[in-house]
Amino acid sequence: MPLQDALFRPVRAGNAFEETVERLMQAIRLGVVGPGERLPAERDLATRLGVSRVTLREAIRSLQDAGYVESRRGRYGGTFVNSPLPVPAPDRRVDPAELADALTLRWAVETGAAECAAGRALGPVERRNLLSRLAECRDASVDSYRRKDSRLHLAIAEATGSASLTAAVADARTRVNALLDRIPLLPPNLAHSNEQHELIVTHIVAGDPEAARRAMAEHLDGTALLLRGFLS
Amino acid sequence: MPLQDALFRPVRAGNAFEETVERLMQAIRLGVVGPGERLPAERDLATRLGVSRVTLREAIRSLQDAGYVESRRGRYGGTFVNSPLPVPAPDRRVDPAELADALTLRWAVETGAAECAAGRALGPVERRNLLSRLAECRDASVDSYRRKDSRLHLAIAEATGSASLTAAVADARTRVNALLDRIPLLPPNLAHSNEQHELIVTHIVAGDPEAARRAMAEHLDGTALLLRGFLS
DNA sequence: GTCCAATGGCTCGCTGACATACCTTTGGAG
DNA sequence: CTCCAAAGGTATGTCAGCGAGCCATTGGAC
Repeated sequence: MPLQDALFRPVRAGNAFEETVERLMQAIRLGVVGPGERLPAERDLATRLGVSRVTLREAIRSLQDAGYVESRRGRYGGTFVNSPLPVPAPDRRVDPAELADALTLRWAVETGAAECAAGRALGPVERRNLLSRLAECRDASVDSYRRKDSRLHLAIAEATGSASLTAAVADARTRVNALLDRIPLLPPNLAHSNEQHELIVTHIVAGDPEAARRAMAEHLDGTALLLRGFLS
Repeated sequence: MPLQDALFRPVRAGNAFEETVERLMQAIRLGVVGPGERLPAERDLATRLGVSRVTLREAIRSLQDAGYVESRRGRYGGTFVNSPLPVPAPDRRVDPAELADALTLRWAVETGAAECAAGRALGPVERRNLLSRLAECRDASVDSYRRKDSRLHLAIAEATGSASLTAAVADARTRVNALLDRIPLLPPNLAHSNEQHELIVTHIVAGDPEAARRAMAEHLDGTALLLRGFLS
């Protein structure tokens, strides 16, 4: 019974160390903490992640070894994201079931988020956030595009006002990004993406839920098609 | 920055014991393992949940103490869900932010799931599953309604073919159900719910994504309104 | 020049959780 | 009637992860 598989799935995705590494990598790969920026202080971050400082430090240590961050001591020190970031060696093997699962999840949560965001009365902060993320995305280089793209999509999720939904979008994107890293990023796709972004944000700030949803669906279908084409 | 709050959320929702109890309760409260039915054997379940048998047994023990299950030894023994189930004492206090957050998440994932399910070519098994859940829901007593309702919604999520999305729907429903337990279940609402269920399933099996989504959105807005009315 | 607050770096004892092995009960197969 | 497979029940040694405290480094405030 597949329903029981979904409910009786593992309670832990790994040990505390591994999950902590995943979280930090997620923040870096999604561009939530960009190159040159500082992570929260260890004591603070450990509390937020619900993990001991020892465990957090082991995780940070492994990110240092992998070249993602550097730590400096002293007041105004901290752990900083490196620039440029190392490019991860992509594994070639893709499980088609994982691909379908990740794309379906992303499709559901992101179209839902877009429609939901468009249906709310946005505050000036949220509106500005959306527009500046959109602009950053338009101006992004090929190197930084995936991060800026993720930031825009996360800003849309944030505009729903639901932290859980934002987290769900972040997780879905992390999974899809891991797959996207295995296919080339072509300038024409990038331009097309930007047009669609523009459309989505326009509909959201205009408060047209149906249109926002449709635009987001089309956008996601585009990259889904690319992924399936390259990986199947 | 609320985005960082979403990403740097706790890596663990509690200790292994607590999370295991939550999972088992989820399966029981959502009716995935109904009254009189048997849970998977301890060794099997412990493996699936990624938890040691000792920890699982502590969790089961606490469910026994709370009156939710009973264990029998010997071949063809096992842990069985009690009938009738004890009714949990509801805490009165509801955090309005939690309410909004849970409802938004559920809205996004469930409308997405409905549309997605309608857009797929359903196999005969999935179709039959949907229809029989629908029938069970229609015939359900007031006592068992919430469970049958959850089963139907989970069947819709299952029909997307995505285990992750199914899990997301289960989690969202668990949170919302915990809130619904604090308000009365009135027969007129119940009848209305059943009409909407009929509509949703019809659109899904007919393969009309837009209509399925709209019907689901309306259905969810209905219970959301009820909740907000009673709890705010 | 001195001090100090904030940061990363380190150590140690304690506890929760785990893996493993074995025991006990039960009901059907033969 | 006997046996045995499958299930729950129990015991033990090991280790990851935690909390708490202290040390080392740094750069600004005074």
